[in-house]
Formats: sequence, C-alpha cells, structure tokens
Amino acid sequence: MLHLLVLDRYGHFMARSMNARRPATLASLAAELGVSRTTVSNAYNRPDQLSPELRRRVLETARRLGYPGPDPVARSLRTRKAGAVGLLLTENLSYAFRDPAAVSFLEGLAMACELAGQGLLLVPANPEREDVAAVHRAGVDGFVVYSVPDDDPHLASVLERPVPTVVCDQPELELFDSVGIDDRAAMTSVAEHLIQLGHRRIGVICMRLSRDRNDDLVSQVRQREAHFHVQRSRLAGLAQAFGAAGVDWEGVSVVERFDHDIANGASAAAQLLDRDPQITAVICTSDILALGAMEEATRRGLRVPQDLTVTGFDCVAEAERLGLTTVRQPVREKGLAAGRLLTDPSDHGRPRRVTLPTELIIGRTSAAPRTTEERWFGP
Amino acid sequence: MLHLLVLDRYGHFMARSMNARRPATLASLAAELGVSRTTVSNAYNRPDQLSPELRRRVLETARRLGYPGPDPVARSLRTRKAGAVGLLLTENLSYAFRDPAAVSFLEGLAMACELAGQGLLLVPANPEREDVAAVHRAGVDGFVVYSVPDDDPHLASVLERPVPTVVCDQPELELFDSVGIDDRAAMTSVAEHLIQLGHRRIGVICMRLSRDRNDDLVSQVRQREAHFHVQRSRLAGLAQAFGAAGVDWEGVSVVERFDHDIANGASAAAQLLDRDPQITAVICTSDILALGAMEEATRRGLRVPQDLTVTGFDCVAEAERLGLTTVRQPVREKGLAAGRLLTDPSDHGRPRRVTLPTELIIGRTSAAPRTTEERWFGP
DNA sequence: CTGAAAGCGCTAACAC
DNA sequence: GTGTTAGCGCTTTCAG
Repeated sequence: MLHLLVLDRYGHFMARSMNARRPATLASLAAELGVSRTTVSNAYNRPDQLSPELRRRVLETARRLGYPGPDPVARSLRTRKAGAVGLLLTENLSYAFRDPAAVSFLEGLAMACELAGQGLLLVPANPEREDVAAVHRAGVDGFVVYSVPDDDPHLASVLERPVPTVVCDQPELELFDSVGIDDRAAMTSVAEHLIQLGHRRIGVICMRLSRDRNDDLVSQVRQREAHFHVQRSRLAGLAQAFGAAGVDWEGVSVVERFDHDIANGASAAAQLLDRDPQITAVICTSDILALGAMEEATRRGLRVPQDLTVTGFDCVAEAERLGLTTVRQPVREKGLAAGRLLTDPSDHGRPRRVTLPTELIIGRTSAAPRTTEERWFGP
Repeated sequence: MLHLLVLDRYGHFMARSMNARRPATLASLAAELGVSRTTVSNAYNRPDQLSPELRRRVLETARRLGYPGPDPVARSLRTRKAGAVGLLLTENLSYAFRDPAAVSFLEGLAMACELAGQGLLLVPANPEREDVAAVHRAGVDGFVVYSVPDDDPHLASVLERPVPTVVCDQPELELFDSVGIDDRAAMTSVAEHLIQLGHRRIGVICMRLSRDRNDDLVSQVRQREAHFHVQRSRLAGLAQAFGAAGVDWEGVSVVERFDHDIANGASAAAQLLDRDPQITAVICTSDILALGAMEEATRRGLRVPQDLTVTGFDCVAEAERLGLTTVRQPVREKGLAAGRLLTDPSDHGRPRRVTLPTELIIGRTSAAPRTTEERWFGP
C-alpha cells in the first residue's frame, strides 16, 4: 500500500494511505501490519501481552504512518473513564485566578488531581449567560462544585449528570459529599471579639447573597433568604452574637456587594460610614472587602484601629501581611479534601462531610472603640 | 415496560428498565417513546427539527427515566470535538497556582477559553515522573504549551497529537503558533540601566536552565546550551550588554536555582555575596528570585539600593508594591493571546507569532553603586 | 418532520 | 501470544 507523508499546517506529519486519505487509526495500522486490532491496542496499553519484537514493529509502523496513538475520546467512550475532574465555579472562569482564596482552593484541588493522575477541567459556566451546555459537554468522571448558589442552573445540570460530585462551601446538599467550615461559628468568634472590645455600633459588608445584583443595604428578609449559604451563615453568626450582647440587629446596617474586589469593599465602607459616621467597627465577610474598607478609612482620615476597627475573613496573604483581624480558614486544604473525596476509590454508603477548622486571628486592625470624648479631644 | 427508580449513592435518580438494568441511553429512550434515535437526538441538539409538543414529550420521558442527556464522550467521538483546550505546564499542576506570573497567564487563557465557550483542561504532567499517558488521555481540541523545556517528553507527546498547538514562551518551535516577548532585548534594557548607573561588578541569579537540577554556579557551556530558551535569552542579553560595556562576562557569577521561590532567591543571593562581597548589583531573571535576594540583603544588613542594587523580571504585584526595578511583561495578555490563537477558527497557512511588548520599570531598588570610599566611610 | 443505515475509534472478554 | 466478536452512545447524511 502506498502512503503520502503530509506535513499539515501544524507541522504534524500526517501519513495517509492513497486509497483512503484519512489519518491513520488503530484499525488501519492493524491492517497495514497484518495483525489484529487487539494486538495494536495491546502494544499501547498492555506491553506485556505481546513479544517485545512485535511491539517494536507496531510502534515503528505507527510512527511511519503518523499514527498518534489511540484516540483519547474513543478510549474514554469504551472504558467509561475520562481521566479528568470537572470544576464548577460561580464566577467567570478568569475570576478564579483573580481571587486569592479561589487560587488557593485550586492549588489544593490540583494537588489532589495530580496525585490521582486526573486532569482538572475548568468548566466555562458563565453566570451571566445561562448556558448549561458546557456542563453537558464536559467529559469528566466527576465534579467538584465550588461555592455556587443553591439555585444555579449550572449546578442543576451537574447534579443531573450520573457522576460523583463533591460540593465545597455551597450549597448545602444533603445527598452529596461536601467540604466546608463552620461559617457561623467562625463569624461568631469575630463578633465576640469585637463585643468584648466594647463595640456596639457596627456596620457589616458582605458578598453577594443571591444571583440578582444588589449593591445596597440588605433587608432582614434578604439576609435570611440568601441563596449563598456561606454568607447567610456568617450574617446569622453576627446576628446571634450581637443580639445576645444586646444589640438590636435590625438596626445594624448590612451592605451587600455583587462584585468581589477591593474597590467594592471601599465603596461599601463609604456607604456605611455615610449612613452612620458613629460606627466603631466595620465587619466584612471577606478579606478582600476588608482591604477595601481600610482603603476607604484611610481616605477619610480615619486611623485603623484607633478610629475604626476593620475585620475580614479568609486570611489571604495580603491580609496577613497587613495584620488584619480575620478568620483563617484552610482554603487550600478544602481543595485538597474535595479532590480526595472525589478521587478516593473507597466505596462509601452515605454522603461524607469534611468540616475543616478555622482560627480567629487577632491582628492590628481591631481595638477598643474610643469614647465619644476621646473622639473629640484625642486619645 | 416497567421501570425501577433507583436512588444511587450520589443521590441521582437512576431509572432502569426491568429487563436491562442499566442506565438509560438515547437509544433506550427512543425505544421507550417509540420514536427513532434521531428524533431524540434532535430534541437535544436541534430543537427546531421537531414539534414542540414531541420535544416536550421526549424531555419529560427523559426526566422520568433519569436519562441525563446525550453522553458527552460519545458525542465527542462522533462530532470530533471535545470542547476543551488542554494546558501543558512544566511544573506540578499545583505550582501553577503558587506562582503569581503563572496565575496571571492562566487568567488570560481562561478568559479566552470562556469567550470561545471552551473548557480548560489542566493536564497533570509531573516533570518528575515521565508519565506521558496523561497527555494521551486528554480529550481536547488543542493544546497550549506554557514555558516548557525543549526536551520535555510531555511536549513531544503533545506535538504528536493531531491537534492545533500554541506555544507560549518556550520552547521556540518554528512550525507552531507562538506567543512571547523579546526576552533578550528586555534583559538588555535592564543591563543598560545598570551600566549607566555605573555597575560593573555584578552577580546574576537565574531560574532552572535544564531539566536536571543544578543549584549552583552556571558554566558558560551550560548557559549557552540551556534547554529553557527564555532563561538562555535573558542571560544572553546580559552577556551582550555587559560585554559591550567592557565587563568580562566569563568572570560574572551566574547562580542557578531549580525551584522557583523566594527562599531559593535568598540562598542564591547568599551564594553570590559569599563568593564576592564586592558586587554592587544582583540581577535576577524573575521577581520571585529578586524578592528573595532582597530578603538576603536585609539579613546581611545591606541596604537596597544604597549598598546593593537588586532587579527582577515580570513585575508581579508584590514586586510592584515594593518598588522593585524590573521588566513589566503582559503575562495575562500572553494567556489571552495564546487562547485566541488556538480558538480562532480563521484558517491560516503559516505559523503565527505574537510578540508582546515589555517595559523597563525603574523602581527604588536600583541606584548608582557607592564608591569604595563611601562603602567604608558612609555616604 | 421522522427514520434507517452507517459508522466515529477503540477495548475487553473469551476463544484459539 | 494473538484474533474474533461485540459493542461503548451518539450524530448525521439521506430518503421518505
């Protein structure tokens, strides 16, 4: 049989037989060699099943014909294994690389995948467009869902797929393996710290509570019905602690921001301080927002913590460097745990739950509020 | 036909016919409905090809039977599209999330993928184990290769695959689309800046030059034969500029570090300063290494830039914050460009090359060297 | 608008 | 060691 050696536009040598001008397949290779497809398959997948000599011949002919080895998709179809884990995020794919906490999570997840020899497929599930197709297209053996709202249509599609799924942080799904922390308790510890310092007049900044944008104050109803369980729990933790300390929670301003970046933290703090210049502390449900709040404080000439206490959540690197009072949560370990749960072959009956520990980090951004007198006459 | 509704351990409803206890497929759904497979397929992929009423029936029966929609792998096999882009990195998967430059690159690449509706598959190609299988398993429509040495076996496997490939930074491959910067010219600009300031006695710290570990001085031969083209070019740029300024390049200590982190930058600087305490500048081929060098300088009581000039490369966030003298390169844009090249459907004849601009950033870590007198008697 | 026919490229029993 | 058989689950012309 005659062959052409074609150099395609990508620089690949593509050998094609004259009769059928198509790339080589396992079958055509077998035909060329005069052996069965099994044998060729074995040459790639089970080297011990044929003589070294024959194997060499197969591989060499493959090279000559430009056969690139078994097609991964066809193999996946046959073996029912894709060799990859899918990741579903709330946000734009690229956001995951802008948010330090998400990056750490990914780092942990990537470690677990690598250990298991699995690829990690980032599924392009843009929350703006309800384009669920990408989830259906994903050739994966399982999904990790990271921090999405309970009513996300992409989530629904993931749950329909007949593959194991692990949820991290959100939402809370009884029937699935999950990884998370005790958000409520962690936030309560922040609140108690501030209460002990003497703060009673506070403001709160939180991340988005639902898929609809609300860059404004949050009503009690919205707080309770938030589709993001993590934010809901953190607010609940604050409400509980401050309520117990005699603070009327309904009177506490809670400002929400849809986009999670420093600029939004700053604008939220501005909104809070404009509304009530008397607040002595701004509690944020993330470090990024807290960083923004500190920026705004500086802009207004308020010293932190003398004039204003600011707290965050997560303990990302920059927050740590700045000595932010915050809650450390093991984000990378979350990713690792999620990946482990997913790739762990051990059969399990009921859904597993991993709850990781957190730690209150008391930094240099929280202090006792100054008395009114001090505010007017200096420390 | 009778059906069982089974709730499997992941909480998925799995409907199975009594005769064949297997998950529903498009074929079984068609049989159940008494229509052809085409019709069911159309219900999912070409809604305009059937009556809304029939479509509704199909979809509803699907739900009842627990049919999760067309299997993505089978579809991929048939359509010859995986809907994903593969990414090959030199390092452990998780490293990509630890290195700020790599994170930015990923951010850009993710943006491009999202725009094209493609997934992004991180291929677990651990450089330690020469396990090329993961590359062969990857169900992708194309690859992006990011900064790998020219003799990497994973790279070889990628190039064998009959899919388009774009190379970013390294290696230089004539036949493939590529994205990069002019590393040599960029580094020359750093050198000229230092030469102008009056530095003649310098030390250099670079990243790994080959796949074999060498945490030590680099010979001239090793410099010229480095398998990492980027490092090679940067060193060549320095050699050229300093050579032109009358500095004997062979006498300049160049220290290499295999692992790319701050601690290694520090230890390399220590090695350099131990070897020749008279050097007035430490030039690093990355910001991370430079950050380490600054740490070491501080440890020794050397003030930067009064006692020692330190320069980096990349302009990552932390370097910018510290006012490091460095080269800004548009890392995110590299990722974006690589993704665009790959997903751009426009047919092209010859390989395309995108060279992005760089900019010398003169910060607060470079200054004229002090004279010997000043060194002894103060400024 | 619907169906029949024809694979996509491969692997895994199981027999020889 | 090697070959035969039988699909994996789907899409896509092309007739009707």
